[in-house]
Amino acid sequence: MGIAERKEREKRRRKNEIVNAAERVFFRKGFDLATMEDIAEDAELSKATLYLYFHKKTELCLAITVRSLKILRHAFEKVSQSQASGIDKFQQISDAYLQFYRDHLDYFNILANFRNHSSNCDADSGVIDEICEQNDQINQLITHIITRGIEDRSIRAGVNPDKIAYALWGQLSGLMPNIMTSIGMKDTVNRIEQFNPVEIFEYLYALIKNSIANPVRGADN
Amino acid sequence: MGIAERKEREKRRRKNEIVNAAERVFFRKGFDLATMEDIAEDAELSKATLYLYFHKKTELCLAITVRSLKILRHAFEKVSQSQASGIDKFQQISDAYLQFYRDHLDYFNILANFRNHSSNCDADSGVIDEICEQNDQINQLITHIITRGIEDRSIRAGVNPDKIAYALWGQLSGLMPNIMTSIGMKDTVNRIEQFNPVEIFEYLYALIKNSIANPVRGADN
Amino acid sequence: MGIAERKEREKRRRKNEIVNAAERVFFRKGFDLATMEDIAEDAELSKATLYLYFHKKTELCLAITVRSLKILRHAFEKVSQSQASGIDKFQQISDAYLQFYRDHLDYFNILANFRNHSSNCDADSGVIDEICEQNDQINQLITHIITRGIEDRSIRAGVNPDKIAYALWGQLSGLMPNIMTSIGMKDTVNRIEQFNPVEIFEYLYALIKNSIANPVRGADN
Amino acid sequence: MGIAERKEREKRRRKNEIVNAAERVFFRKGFDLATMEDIAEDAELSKATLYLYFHKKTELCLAITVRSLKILRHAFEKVSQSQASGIDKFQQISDAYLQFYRDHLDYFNILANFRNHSSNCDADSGVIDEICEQNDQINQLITHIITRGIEDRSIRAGVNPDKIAYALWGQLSGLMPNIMTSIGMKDTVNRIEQFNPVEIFEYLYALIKNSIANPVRGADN
DNA sequence: AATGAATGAGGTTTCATTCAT
DNA sequence: TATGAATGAAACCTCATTCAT
Repeated sequence: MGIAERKEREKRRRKNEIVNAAERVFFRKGFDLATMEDIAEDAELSKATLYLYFHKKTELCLAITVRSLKILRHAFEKVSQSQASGIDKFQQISDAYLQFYRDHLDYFNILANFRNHSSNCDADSGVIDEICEQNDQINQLITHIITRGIEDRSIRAGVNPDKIAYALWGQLSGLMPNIMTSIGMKDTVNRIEQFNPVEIFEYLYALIKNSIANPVRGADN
Repeated sequence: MGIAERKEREKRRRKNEIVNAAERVFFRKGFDLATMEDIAEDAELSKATLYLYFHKKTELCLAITVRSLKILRHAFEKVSQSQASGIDKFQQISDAYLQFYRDHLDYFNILANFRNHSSNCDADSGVIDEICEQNDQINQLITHIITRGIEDRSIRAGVNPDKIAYALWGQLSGLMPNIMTSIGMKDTVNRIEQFNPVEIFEYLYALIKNSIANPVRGADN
Repeated sequence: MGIAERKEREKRRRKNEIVNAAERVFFRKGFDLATMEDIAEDAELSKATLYLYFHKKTELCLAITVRSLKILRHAFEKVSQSQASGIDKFQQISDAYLQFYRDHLDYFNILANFRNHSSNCDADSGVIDEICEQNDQINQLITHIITRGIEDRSIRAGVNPDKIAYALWGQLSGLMPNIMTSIGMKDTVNRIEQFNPVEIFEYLYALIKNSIANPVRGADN
Repeated sequence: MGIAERKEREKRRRKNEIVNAAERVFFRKGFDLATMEDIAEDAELSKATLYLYFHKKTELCLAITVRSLKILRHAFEKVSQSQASGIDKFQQISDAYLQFYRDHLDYFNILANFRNHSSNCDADSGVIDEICEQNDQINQLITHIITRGIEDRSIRAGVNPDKIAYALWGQLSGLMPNIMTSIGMKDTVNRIEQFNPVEIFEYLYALIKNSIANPVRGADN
């Protein structure tokens, strides 16, 4: 069966190369302005060949979303494996997310626009499953961190780990882009000039942290 | 100059009717599947006439976004004018937003997808300005509520009203859609089934409220 | 009836102003690229008003053609009234035409493209009649000149004045533009660089003149 | 490389088929009234496919102009290769042109309207080059005929072949249409009814021929 | 008479996607 | 597997022309 394996391996590599090309093009021109033609050219393949590997333009976008989620998940995993207390890990999650925003703005944006593409995608297209998989794992990671935080008493006992995980993760992926959009709008009132998205984000996050931290251990504020 | 006024009024009405038609079509078929032809038919106008009032399909979408923001702003204004304490108004803002989500899901979704359309729109198209205007007013409303909350001592003195306003508003418009998306994904782990977006949203909101409430007055927690 | 007269006068003036505007625009942008909007703006009228005076864009073009023909006719009339011999007048006609080409290139071009517009014009639209009128008068002028030439023996007796008139006039208005077009094409063989339309035209004209001149009187050749 | 050749051949055939369709439609409805949709239907292709081969409606028109020129050139080539004397070939050129007018009125008209379409065409569209090529070859053919005529003494030595070629060719393509137009006008003076374009054309041509023929050999008239 | 608004019509362009080979 | 060609579908855009006031 060595041949079948090689075939499989090559197929995966080709698929990967196509996503690489799509990434370069999307990051350069944006999803809407990028054409399959552009991607085909960058991949040095014909347009039709792309369709052998991805049935829709949207799927290509989601393939990048998967990469995006993987990067984040790896970062969160590192946090999860550290020796810090639960509440500190909570803080580190926030930091990791901001780091992701700073280091991988393109991936960050792809993630922010995920909603628009997921709908237009064949339900049976593996990619969606992969995204769910990553999403779920991230949720579990956060849930786990909160649970451990309760166990090590750095987080209040009453906190619901599942809810927090969802809320946090939804927030991570939804809040920042929106703050950015909002701030991006030219404000008539210039008093806001002094803020940047990261600042706002950190501020809100501190509030939440404050609420879930165990006061016995003395959270900041 | 009564004639000019009447003309102006009729022009605005016509524009409004077109947005009505666009709304019906977008809400029925979704933005991508809706064609300008569809909208023209619904408005009982020719396609060319549409372009007389809106230069791009995107602009029509943004016109609906403006309506969406206005609905929200009106709801928030009502909250702002109530006699409640600042911290209660904070709660009411949250409630109003959820109400908006429940009563106007179509508008809610238009708002959630705003980012995708704003980019593809002529900068000088007026609509963008209107959106900024509404956005700014909402921010000011929230800022004002927080400021009053500090004055009436229902909110802690250290809270930064501007930051909170931004954070909250960014959260409102970004968090919910994301939670929904996240929850919408078929979870491999079915333990999460029990949640719905509203629940998660309220949970997170309570945490933030808890952090900004003045403990002297006795916040929950 | 003074009022009706004034009305009539004003109508004619307005019509004239519109043709002035059309002329400016056509001469600046060319017929196809010029829009009724452009002309209306230049005339400081509304598009709809233009249509009160001219039922078609084409009619505007033909109105300018009439002017063009009038200019030419005046030039030819001057020739006709001179004291020269018939064969010299023949030469002067040629010269006058070339002068028209040099002094009024815009009118010249309008004339050259006349064919394209005449077809698309309501048959009952006065303008066509005016054009025929001018065209006929020019033909008569030339016929008259040839006839006089035969009488004064400067032109051979066998020449058919009517045919010559037609041929000449058809040539005047058709040949030059075509020579220009032909010469305008980038020739692979550069031996032709040395010619210009006028030169070619004069050459051909001399040949014809030579053929109709009375050899008794001693034509060149 | 047989495959590439076949592809190339098929591409040319397809292009040709499209021009065939365009021809049928243009000749049936006229250029302005013909729509790209019409042509696509006639060619049993989609509109988009048309644009794959021809970037503008105008280009299609020019492609037919090329055919028109080729037909004329072939006729002129036959004349050029005959054993007749130069001056007789000159006559035959005239005859061939009139034959073209009678046999291919549609092509004749396309040629007459060439100027209107050439302007609105991308400079890099190849078609223009083809037209120039044909035009140039026709000029060379006529030049060659005149030159031979001088050599065989049937044409006067002083005649300038290049000038004559340009003049003649310009005349051929410009004069006839104009005579037709002029005659087409309903004349107030009915004495002209008796002429037809061909007659006029032949008359003028005889005059020119008379001027260039070598008198030694005995020109007519 | 004058005009702002409307519109029918079609050219132009661009793509995602499919098909035949 | 790979691809060149084809295509359906619309957005986009522009105009001459007409209509209602």
